[in-house]
Amino acid sequence: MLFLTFLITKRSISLDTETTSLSAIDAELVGLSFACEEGEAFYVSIPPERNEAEKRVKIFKPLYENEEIEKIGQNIKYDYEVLRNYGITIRGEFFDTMIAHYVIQPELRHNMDYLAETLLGYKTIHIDELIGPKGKNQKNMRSLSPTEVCDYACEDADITLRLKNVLKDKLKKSGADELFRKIEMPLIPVLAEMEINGVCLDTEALNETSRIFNERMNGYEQNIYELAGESFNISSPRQVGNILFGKLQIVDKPKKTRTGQYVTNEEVLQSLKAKHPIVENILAYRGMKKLLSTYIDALPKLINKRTGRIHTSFNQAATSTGRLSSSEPNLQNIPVRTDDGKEIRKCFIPEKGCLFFSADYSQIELRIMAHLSEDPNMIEAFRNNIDIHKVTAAKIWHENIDDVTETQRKKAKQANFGIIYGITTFGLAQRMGISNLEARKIIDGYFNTYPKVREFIDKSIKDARKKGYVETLFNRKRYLPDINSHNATVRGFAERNAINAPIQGSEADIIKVAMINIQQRFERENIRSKMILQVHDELNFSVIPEEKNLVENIVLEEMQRAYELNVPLVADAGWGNNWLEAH
DNA sequence: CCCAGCACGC
DNA sequence: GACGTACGTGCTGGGT
Repeated sequence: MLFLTFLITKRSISLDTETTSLSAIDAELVGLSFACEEGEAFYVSIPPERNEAEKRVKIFKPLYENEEIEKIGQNIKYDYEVLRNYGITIRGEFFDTMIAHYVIQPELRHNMDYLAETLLGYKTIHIDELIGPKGKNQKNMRSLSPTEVCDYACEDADITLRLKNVLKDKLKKSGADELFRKIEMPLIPVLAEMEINGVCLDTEALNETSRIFNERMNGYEQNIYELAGESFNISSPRQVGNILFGKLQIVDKPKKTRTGQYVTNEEVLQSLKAKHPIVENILAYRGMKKLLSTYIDALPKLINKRTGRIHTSFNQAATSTGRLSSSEPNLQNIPVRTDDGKEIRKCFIPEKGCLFFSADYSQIELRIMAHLSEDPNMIEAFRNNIDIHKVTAAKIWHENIDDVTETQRKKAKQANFGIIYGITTFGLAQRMGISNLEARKIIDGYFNTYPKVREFIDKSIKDARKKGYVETLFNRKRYLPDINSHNATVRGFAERNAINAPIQGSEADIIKVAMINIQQRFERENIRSKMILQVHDELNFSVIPEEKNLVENIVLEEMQRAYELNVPLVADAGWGNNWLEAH
C-alpha cells in the first residue's frame, strides 16, 4: 500500500487513535491519525465490524511495530493499550508530550488543550464541540461520519507533533532530558502491560465478607440510634457532630473546623471513647462503612466482563514528586492495617494455578536520606544492617542497643518518619501524644545523633531559596515558588516539600528503573509470570510455580541494583496464595 | 457540579 | 497567636 510505504520511510511519526471509550481496555478503534510534518496529517477510518476493522488496522502493523521509527503521542500509553487489543505492539522510541511536560513542570496541567494554548498559542477543537457536552446524551465517536472525525483526529496528531518540537528543546534546557528518555519513556510499555494484564479478585470471598460486614454495621447502627435517642445519618459528619456535641454534649469545648462544623474525625473520637459508649459505635460503624463502600462493594463492579479482572490506570503524570498514582480503582490504597482491612487484601489473588509474589524496598526513604546527607552514623547503621529505629533510639537516649524499650523504638520510628516529611516540633508532639517540650528534646537528640541530616535539611532549604526548586537523584525537579514567602505557614509548607520531594521523588525514580529492568529481563529470559501492581516501594507479581526461584532472583536483583547508593539498597520478598499472605 | 470532611495506602 | 509532617484517590453529604 502506497500510503504505508510513504509513512514507513519516516524516522519519526506522531500518532493518535479515535475510539469508542475513554477506557483503553474497552475501546474499539474508530480511526487512526498520523503526522510527520507540521501542518500535514492523515486520517484512516476504521469500520465498525470487528473482522473488517482488524484487517484495516493490521495494514499499519509494520509501521507501529517498526523499532527504527520514533512514536510521538499525547498519553501514548492509551494508544498502546488500544492497539494491543488489535494484536499490535507499538515499538521504537517514544516521545510522550504529556509526560515531557510533566517532567519539566510536574505541578502544572498536562492535557493537550492546555499545552496547545500555552505552548503554541493555538486553540484546539474541544471534544465537546464534536460529540456534545458531557452527560448521557453525549454522542459516540462511532456515531459521527468519518469526515466529521477526520479534522479532529488530524488536528490531534498535528498538534502533538508541534508540541513535541517545542518540548524537545525545553526538555534539554530543563536538565530532565535523560530522566525522560531513560526512565519515563521506557516505563510506558511496562505500565501498559501491567494495566492490560489486570488483577484477579476472589469475588466469592468478597461477597461473604460483604454479608458479614453489613450485618455488623447494622448492629452498630441500631446501637447508635438507641444511645442517641433518635435516628440520623451516621455517614454525615455534620449530623454526628450535632448529636455528640449538640444533643449529648459529651465534652465542654468541642473542636470546630474552619467552616464552623464540629470535628468528628478518628483522632477526636478516639480521645472521647471513655465519655460515652456511642463514640466507639460510631468509630466502628465508620470503619465498616468505609471498607464496604470503597472496596468490598465497589471492586466487584469494576471487574471487566471480557477479561474477568480489574484493570487499574497507573497515572504517570499526576503527582508533584514523581510517584505514580492509581485510579479506577485505586489499587495503591488497599487496606492492610486492621484485621477487617486484611480481609479485603486477602481477596486479591494471582492467576489460576499461580502464586502471589510481593517484593518491597526496606526503609528506602531513610536510606536515601543517609545517601543524600552522607551522615556517618546513619550510613554506619545501614551498612551494618541494624534495625534503624533501634539504633536511632539508642543514640537519642544513650542506651545500649539491646536495652532499647519498645516505647523508645516507637518514638524513634516516629522521629525517623517525621524527618522524611519535614519535621516540626508541634507535628511530632501531636503524633506522639507528648508535650512540645518533649518533642523538642527528641528532635534535638535526633540531630545530635545524625548531625549531617540537620546540615542536609538546612542546605536543602537554602538551595531551594536560591534556585527556586529542588531535585531528585535523577534530576527530577520540583519548583517551590513559596519558599521565599513572607507568610510563615506558606513558607513552612514549601520548606517541608524541599526536604520531602527529593527523597520521595528519588524513591520513585529508583523503583521505576527497577520496573523497566525487571520487565526487560522477563522478556529476555522468556518469563511468563506477570508484574501486576506497584505501590510506591513495592512490586507485586502473579507467578507461575515453575518460575518461582527465577522470578524471585530477578526481581530482588533488579530492585537492589537499580541505583547505587552509599548504603545497601535492600528488598524483601514474600510469597502466598493472595496479596495478604505475600505481603 | 463542587466542596468539605473523612479515611484508606505509602 | 495561629499554624502546623509528605504524596495520592474515593466515598458521602450537603450546598449550588
